[in-house]
Amino acid sequence: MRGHDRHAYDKYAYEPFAVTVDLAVLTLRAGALHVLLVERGQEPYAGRWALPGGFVLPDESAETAARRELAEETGLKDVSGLHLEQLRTYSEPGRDPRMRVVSVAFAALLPHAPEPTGGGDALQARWQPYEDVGPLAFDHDRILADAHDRIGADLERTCLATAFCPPEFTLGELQQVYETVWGTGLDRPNFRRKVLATPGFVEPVPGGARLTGGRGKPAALYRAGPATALHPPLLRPPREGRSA
Amino acid sequence: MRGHDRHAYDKYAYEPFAVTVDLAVLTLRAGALHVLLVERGQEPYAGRWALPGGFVLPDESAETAARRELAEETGLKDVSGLHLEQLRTYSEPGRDPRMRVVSVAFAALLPHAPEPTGGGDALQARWQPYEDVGPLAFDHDRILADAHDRIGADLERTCLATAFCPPEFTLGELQQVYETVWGTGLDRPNFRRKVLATPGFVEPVPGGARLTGGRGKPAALYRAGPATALHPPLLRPPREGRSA
DNA sequence: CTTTTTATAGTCGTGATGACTATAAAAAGG
DNA sequence: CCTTTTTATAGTCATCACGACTATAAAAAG
Repeated sequence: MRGHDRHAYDKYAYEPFAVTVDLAVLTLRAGALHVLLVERGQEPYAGRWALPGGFVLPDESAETAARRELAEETGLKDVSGLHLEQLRTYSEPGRDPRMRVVSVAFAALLPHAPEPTGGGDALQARWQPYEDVGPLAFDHDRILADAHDRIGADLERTCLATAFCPPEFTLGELQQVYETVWGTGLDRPNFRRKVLATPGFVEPVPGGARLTGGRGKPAALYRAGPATALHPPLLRPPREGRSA
Repeated sequence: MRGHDRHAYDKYAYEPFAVTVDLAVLTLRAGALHVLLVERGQEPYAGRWALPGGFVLPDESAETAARRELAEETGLKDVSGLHLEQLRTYSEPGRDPRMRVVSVAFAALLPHAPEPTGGGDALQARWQPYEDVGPLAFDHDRILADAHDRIGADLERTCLATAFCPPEFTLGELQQVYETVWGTGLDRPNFRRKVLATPGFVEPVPGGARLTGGRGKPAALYRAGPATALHPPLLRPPREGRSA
């Protein structure tokens, strides 16, 4: 042991850290995965795009701060039902050139994407296709990649996919969530069989089928069911590269 | 937006936070899961057991701090090869009664458990069976439960189990890892078939079988293979309760 | 030398899954 | 109005993974 108690926090005995949250806000627009980005107005990285985020206030937990930022950035009235997941914390000493900043990263999933409010001191805010995201400020490329990995893995084992869907959705829409996030195609009859065989994943809407929208046969509508986990998991097709 | 730039960190414009790491150090002793605990010597929670941990120093990342604490608490010379996994960050405003502390929690896995060095300002340090862990200081019960959940889930999809084993081990020892962490029994032939069918999970040691140790037929020795993920996963037997 | 204990090999049936075909019900386009 | 296109849904079939189980081998214990 060294000369300090492991849990005796002498205030300012050590250099204090700023604590922030960063949000990877994901949604589906026109069948493609999109990310909410803001353009920075100040140095460092002025003019570069970054993930939205901000300080954790003195009376907030990181989760509370993340939900507040999410509401501010998206302009949504009610974000209480949205899926918000803590990813991990980024604490490399050099990640912000000005001072020591520890950032707790979150992934948020939206069913439908309203245009971001933008404004404030950020120059602008917008949805950007995931594939087109260029180099971001700070270590936000890494955070975004980690978010994508996590969501993709969660789709296999949880009912998370419905968080990307509106309250009522077709199985085709649900399948598009999987295909878009994983970047693979799935066999439609097999996907259907698997989803319906998982108790509590989805449940049919009492009377309806959607007519006016699509071109083909109208699809039945479903709602998210009470289940949260998928047993057994819905595994994505194995990559061609060896698993080792 | 409110009256501050999301990423303009005016030093001390906001109340700074202390940042610590907490470690859930797990090992197997005599076929039971054990946790490394320290007894607190000071208020608050004086006399209560807690997870080891400590401050993140100004030039450290949380991972670096966690590895340093792990070396200090276990007395191990080389912790560079040990599995250390960031769990999540705990930031509830009231979790430390004295001041605002944000703690990044890690899970660490040890193959063999040396007696902890103890000493310092903690009254003592020791390995405690996971089942016997009483109420811990702060929110450490929650952290420990989260660590257990995470490790159990990781065993299904990764080659993590070998991190609990010495460099050379038998399939029986590997199976004990699964059974101990999951708290279930597994069929030995089936476990063997599954492990050996996963390419890169384990590979046989060139010439050997272990003789002197056990009572029955000597078992072949294996090493950890190059694989990190299990495809398909090694699922734990489903709980009797409904999956919904 | 028998019993006990553990490791390892193999069998069998069931269920999940991938690949595929077929049919139904709508819009689109002549 | 009829054909084509498009999407949803139903069903088939073979393979494979897995749980449950039996059998054999090789050591220690008595």
